[in-house]
Amino acid sequence: MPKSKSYKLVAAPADLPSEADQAHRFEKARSAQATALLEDYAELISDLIGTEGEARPTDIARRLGVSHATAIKSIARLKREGLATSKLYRGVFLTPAGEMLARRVRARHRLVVDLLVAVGVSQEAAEVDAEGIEHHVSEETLRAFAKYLGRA
Amino acid sequence: MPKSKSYKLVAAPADLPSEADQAHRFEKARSAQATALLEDYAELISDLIGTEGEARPTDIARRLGVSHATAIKSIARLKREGLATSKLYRGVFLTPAGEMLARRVRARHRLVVDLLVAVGVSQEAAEVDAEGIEHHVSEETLRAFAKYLGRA
DNA sequence: GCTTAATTGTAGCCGTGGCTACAAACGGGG
DNA sequence: CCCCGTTTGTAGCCACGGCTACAATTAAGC
Repeated sequence: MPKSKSYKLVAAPADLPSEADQAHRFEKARSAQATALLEDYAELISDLIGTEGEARPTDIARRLGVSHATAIKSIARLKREGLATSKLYRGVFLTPAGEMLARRVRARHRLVVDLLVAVGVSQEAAEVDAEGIEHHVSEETLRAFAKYLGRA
Repeated sequence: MPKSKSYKLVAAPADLPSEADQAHRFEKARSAQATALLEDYAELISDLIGTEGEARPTDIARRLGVSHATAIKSIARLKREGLATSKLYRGVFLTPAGEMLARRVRARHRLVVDLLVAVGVSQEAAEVDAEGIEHHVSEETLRAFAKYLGRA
């Protein structure tokens, strides 16, 4: 079946992007989603240590809105990935890699919130939406946000 | 013009949002993610029918970058949710509900891309990032985007 | 009309991230 | 010092969304 497929740089309602391009976009979104959970945990653990002095599984679970069992399983994944450490019945700590990730995520989160506010979104809605959006913002987009906000 | 709000670049915030607020944000993000796949399928099926005249499982799979088996399983979920219909060895079609969803998603997608471009992101990066971002943009944020773009 | 390639569908596996239920360890109060 | 509530951890369930392998059906070529 011959397809007269013309690829255009500018999105046009009547035509779709090439199969390869479109597949690539979806793959990017899926891989971003795969790391989203790790990013959320890293940032939260870092925040808790910073404000409470320690990050305990039950606090993590309450803040994420999940059961403590779920939190503990996810923390196990963080440990597998080399982002966190913990000993039995002690709190959770971040490895240097985990701490770096947390800083990156926190900075990105703030940029996203601030950009949303800058274009007219309320602070509250910005905080809520940013929680989902931030994981899908590429480096290039992040730079554009910073530049737009005058923090280039 | 940049806000004179001062940032400790990467430090943990002085205080965190309340446990309830924070949990609520994460729950929102999780529920948005749960519908993301349905939204992507609905939009793609609608696009394929519009441009090719039909939506076949293998085309859907290729465009999403997944195996045809995965696509078929997801289409089954769409059918369970009342968004699509299909008969054995025939193409896939959207129910009225599915078509409405597709329209909403398509409009939202465009708005997100256009806003990203408006704040300085390249068209290419905007298209890629929007694929992940769009599912987390609330109605309020959407309205803010439209207003910002002068399409209020 | 038959054979064959492509498409469609089914079965079954895996990891993730939810959950509940139960067990083990810790830590305070009596 | 011991008991009990809280915290932490484990076990096992489920749905989802990937995958491969195989079966069934359709459609195309000769």
